[in-house]
Amino acid sequence: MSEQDERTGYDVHATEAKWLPVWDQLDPFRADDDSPREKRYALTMFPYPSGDLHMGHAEVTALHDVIARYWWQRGFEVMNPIGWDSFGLPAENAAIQRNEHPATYTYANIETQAASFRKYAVSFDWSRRLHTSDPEYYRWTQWLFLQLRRRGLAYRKSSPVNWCPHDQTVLANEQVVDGFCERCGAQVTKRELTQWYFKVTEYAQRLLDDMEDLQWPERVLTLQRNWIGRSEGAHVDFEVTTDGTGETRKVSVYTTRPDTLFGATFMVVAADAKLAEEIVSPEQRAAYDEYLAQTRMASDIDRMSTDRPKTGVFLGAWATNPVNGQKVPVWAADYVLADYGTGAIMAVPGQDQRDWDFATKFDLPIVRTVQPTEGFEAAGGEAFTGNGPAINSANEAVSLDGMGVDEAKRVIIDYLEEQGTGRGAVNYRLRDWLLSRQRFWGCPIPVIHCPRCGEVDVPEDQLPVELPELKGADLKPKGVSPLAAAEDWVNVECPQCGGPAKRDSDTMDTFVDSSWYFLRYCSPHDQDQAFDPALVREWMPVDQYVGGVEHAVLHLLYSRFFTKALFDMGLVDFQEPFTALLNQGVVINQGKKMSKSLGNGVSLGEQLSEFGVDAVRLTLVFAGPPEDNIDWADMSPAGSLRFLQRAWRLSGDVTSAAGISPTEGDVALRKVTHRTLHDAAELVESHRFNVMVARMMELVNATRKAIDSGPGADDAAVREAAEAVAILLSLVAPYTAEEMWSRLGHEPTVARAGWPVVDEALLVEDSVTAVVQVQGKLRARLEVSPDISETELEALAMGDESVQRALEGKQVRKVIVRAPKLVNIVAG
RNA sequence: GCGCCCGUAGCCCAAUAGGUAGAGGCACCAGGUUUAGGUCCUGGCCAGUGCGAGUUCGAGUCUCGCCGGGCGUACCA
Repeated sequence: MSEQDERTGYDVHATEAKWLPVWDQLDPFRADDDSPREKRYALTMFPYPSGDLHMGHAEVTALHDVIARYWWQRGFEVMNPIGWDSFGLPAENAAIQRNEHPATYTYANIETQAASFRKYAVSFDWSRRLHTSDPEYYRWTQWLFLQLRRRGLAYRKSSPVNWCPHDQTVLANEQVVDGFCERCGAQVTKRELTQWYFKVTEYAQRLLDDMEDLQWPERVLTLQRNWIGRSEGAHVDFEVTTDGTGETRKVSVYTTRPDTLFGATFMVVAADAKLAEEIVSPEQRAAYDEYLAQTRMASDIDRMSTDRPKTGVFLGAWATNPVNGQKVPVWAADYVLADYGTGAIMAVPGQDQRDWDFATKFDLPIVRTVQPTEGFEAAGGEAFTGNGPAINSANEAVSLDGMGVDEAKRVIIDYLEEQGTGRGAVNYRLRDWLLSRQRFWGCPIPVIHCPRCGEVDVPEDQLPVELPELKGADLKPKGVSPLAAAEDWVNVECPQCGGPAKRDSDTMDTFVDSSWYFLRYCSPHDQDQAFDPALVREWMPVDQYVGGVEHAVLHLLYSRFFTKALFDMGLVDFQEPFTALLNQGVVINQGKKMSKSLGNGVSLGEQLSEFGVDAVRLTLVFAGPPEDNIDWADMSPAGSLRFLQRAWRLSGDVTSAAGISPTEGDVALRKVTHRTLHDAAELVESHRFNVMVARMMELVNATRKAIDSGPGADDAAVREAAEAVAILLSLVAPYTAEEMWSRLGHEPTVARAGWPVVDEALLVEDSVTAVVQVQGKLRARLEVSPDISETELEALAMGDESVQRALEGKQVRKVIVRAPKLVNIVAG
């Protein structure tokens, strides 16, 4: 016992040691599939097993646990599962360093974190625990991959991909941040490789449309919308001829401004697109090759700087504008992207600033097709991107002149469709999900490559394809992936023809593992299927998902894609996995993100041993709105501990017997208790946990006062209040709550005691304060009945002495009455 | 550059449909309890809501423009 504890009598660490084994015995949070109660699914993003838990884990689970524990108290059957996202690179790198198997590091960390979660007293259902690196789990990841492949949603193609030279693996677009590897920070380069993809793009529109019904932060929805990047426009076909070859071919461009087609004075093809290579003239080839080499050398960083001058090279080819027959030059440039739209654009310098810059640099013609606003050019305006009447936009068959942008778009698309030279089109920024990884510690791709039969699925009865036992140096990438080098493993018989064949030696992106774990939780021990459809129907979709905003586009988009694909297969009966989402903020210190280099890290373990689990949890919940960042330097866990001690002392002061009827108790205190219970419920449901804690503190203060200078410790209302405090506290500070509950003469566990029934009669106020304003200035306060009528209140206000004084010599012009709270008199 | 969010006491934060700016806490000060410090109890100090306009009987809340901070995005045609 520390000194402080001796004085207060409350020993947090002894309390922790006392109740942990009791709870283990009671197992109060095991979700019963057969329960008749209404079911709720509370999910927190499962952790990656690197080291022990840190402040971030402490925050997200403390917040999430308020909701889960509240639901239990409200009588729901709650599923709040926990597992580990346990494949991934850090384990592999650690294994290479320590010359051991990645599983050693992974499962040791999992045990450490599990023990910490247990002590941290999160209301997890431990019976559903899963690890994505267990063969029992990844067997079904592989099975799902095969289902997607069967529906054409998983396919292999060759294309230039993001390659991380440090991690020696490809990356998804989503994992490249500003040209650097999201994981290790190395500069990402491009490589032409044949890789597996999931066809996310096929779901682009549905992923967009179904966001309507999600109770998600607007921020996340916006991020996903931008990521999907839908735009409307048209494909326009140009005939392209190449000098010196006599060859002619059709080239389509995508544009969102088909109305400006008459102003297309040149065409630009992405320098690294195959098309550029194909149409360049013999004469220009050398110049093009040099430009391409130059482009490839420029890093993504250089390419992304905003005010970089335009570069490009003439391809020696000419395109015919389908609406005016004009022959315009075709250039290659790096400001056009090979993998967006068709990799080629029609350039309209009059209406697009990038094209304007390019045109002025290379002295290409500029034709305006939208009349700029008055004074635009005088003010130095270049490309005019605003709305205005079309000009210079007519041929013998069609004229856009005079039309606004929207009308002109419609008319020109109709015309192009009639002529067969173009069509309206929708385009997305979203690309397919590249899921192959050239690393070891991941889920093997269950496909066999046979020289005779091609890509052959591993038969379902041979799943899982387990990882071979490699460790240490075997895992180092040596040009080929570690699996490709494992000869015994990679060489197999073709399941179709029996001939010699090779396993696919890549593993899956770990985001595949986490795209369906929420389904597995519903039947985590099922040996015969990925998930039990009946149980999934019981529990899914997730009612409340809590996690970091860093997954706004990766994990959340992929999980939505998986769910929709499974819906289309008839395997689930809902299209969105997560009904509501809460993004907690980040725990920072002294205004900055915690980091080793800054030396401002705060150790969760140290905080827990200094202040105890409950005080740390309370501090995190009370700090502010859950989505705000918490600066630990501004927090006072010592203050939280003092509050817990105050609450705890109430339980020792109560002298009435357990079970006593509260109806005879002090009405004033009873009103505070019932009002607090009523409001606390609303506050938890609207995620204003910090305010809920403040209300709880008020109740503790009121109860203290009732004991010391009110009706006294034996009053029934005091017991009622103390018990309410224990139940409210059970959402945030489970140990203190349990100890209080016990001292109040009850059996564990308070976590399942149930939310007290709120007596509506006690929520009614006898009187309220009405304010009277004259000219908006406060002149009087009146104690009135809450159901006073407007006329009554007005009369009362007008009769008030200080109001009369304020009105002296003035004419009352208007009286605004909002019974029972306010009267505002306008006079003059 | 573009888009979104946020600016309330020394600090963290409250303020249901626009209606008394302050619920809760931290820090600080005073009194009581205490051998003393701390704890505990009681009380107190502290802003007119970043700045400027507008709408309104009434604006922290709505609108516009600045200033400051944060997040996202980056040649997507």
